[in-house]
Amino acid sequence: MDQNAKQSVTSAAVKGRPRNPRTQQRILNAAADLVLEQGFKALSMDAIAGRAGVGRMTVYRRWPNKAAIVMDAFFARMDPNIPFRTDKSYIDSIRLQLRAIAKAYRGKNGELMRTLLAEAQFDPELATAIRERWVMPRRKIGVPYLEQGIRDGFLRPDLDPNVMIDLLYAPLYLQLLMGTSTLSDGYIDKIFDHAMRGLKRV
Amino acid sequence: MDQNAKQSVTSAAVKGRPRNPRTQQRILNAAADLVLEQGFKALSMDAIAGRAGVGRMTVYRRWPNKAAIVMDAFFARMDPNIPFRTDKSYIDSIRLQLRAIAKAYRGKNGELMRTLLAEAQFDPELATAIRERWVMPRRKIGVPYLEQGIRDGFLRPDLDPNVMIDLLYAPLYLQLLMGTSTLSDGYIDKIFDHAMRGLKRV
DNA sequence: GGAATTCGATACGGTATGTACCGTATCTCT
DNA sequence: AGAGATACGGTACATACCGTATCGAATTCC
Repeated sequence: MDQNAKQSVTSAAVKGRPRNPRTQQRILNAAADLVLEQGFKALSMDAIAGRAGVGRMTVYRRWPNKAAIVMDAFFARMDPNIPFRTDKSYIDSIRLQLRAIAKAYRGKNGELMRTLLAEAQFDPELATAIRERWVMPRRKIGVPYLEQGIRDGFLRPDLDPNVMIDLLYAPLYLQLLMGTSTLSDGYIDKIFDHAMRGLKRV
Repeated sequence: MDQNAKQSVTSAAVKGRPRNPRTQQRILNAAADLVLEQGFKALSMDAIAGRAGVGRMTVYRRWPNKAAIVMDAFFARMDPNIPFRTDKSYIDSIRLQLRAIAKAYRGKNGELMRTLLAEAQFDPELATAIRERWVMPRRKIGVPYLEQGIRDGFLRPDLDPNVMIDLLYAPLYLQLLMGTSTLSDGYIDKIFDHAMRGLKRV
């Protein structure tokens, strides 16, 4: 967000009083804290401003609504790069990638993603933002990696990489949204093994 | 819901004026219509009552909030029984079951389920209701059916039925919540084939 | 010094919530 | 027939949050 970034890339040529550089982070921290303490329903622009020690207009000047704030707060916390490890076998590198995502979602980041996905069902712009800023960048890395695995003979040659990603990652999100369980490594391994070996008896 | 059902099972022994038997359905229809027309965010108890031609207190007397109404509206529309067909091969009966669910979710029922799942992230009671009234009853049918398939030699003997269900159905819900695609039969078949045959080259 | 912008603060109108009544209607029990 | 209980549509009320507007002060560029 932060659509008012009038700063030129080359130099700082803006007229008026500059924004306090710490305000951004103060607001994001306040929003994240409040969501995790009391849930998104109890979150209000008022409470965010109060917790951040900031006027309400200062918040509205930078974000259009609370969902956009939580979105940015998620990215401020979540490490966007969970790479495939190359020190293991190809197949195991996928398993470890799944485990890494699950581990990240097990804590507060999972709680934020849960909130964002839910709110996105009522907010098309947020849905688009999640797709463009989170889902698509991840696919852009995953698809070529799976295609490489196909070329190298680790995966079946007739598979669709995007469908593979759906199959492997969807249970993780389903557990996040509907699950009673805790996204344990054991669960992830089960999903992974079932998917890799296939369900049908050969 | 309808927690005030004071009616005895054997006979109608209640004192005061009985509830109008049509009001229930009028409210459910009004709520479903409004959600599908304008979305859950724009839905209000006031609007529901107005559309149903009913006082607002009449709504509050029967449901605690709008999510509970939409929940009941979903069940009033959705046929809870999508059985496994026995006129096909065992493996194909699973594929057809997946397709049937996808077909149901392709239209208005999917819209309602999407709304319910989203709101459930902010409402623990609704989350419990979805699990107990929708997810669990369905698992109770699916698990034994898959166990039978294992016994009959159609499925790998070392699989966990609950994990299989996650693997097969999670992509469907993920598409419902995050998807750009339309839950087409083609997509379902791809998920199904990938899961059945497995991803790893043998 | 003047214009522009940010800052914290406050006021405002609009909307939805949940509760409390009101007068009326309809049923059961005595 | 009468009393008690409950449902009905309607309205009023206090509360909360939203999004916008405006204020005076502060800070920066030209």
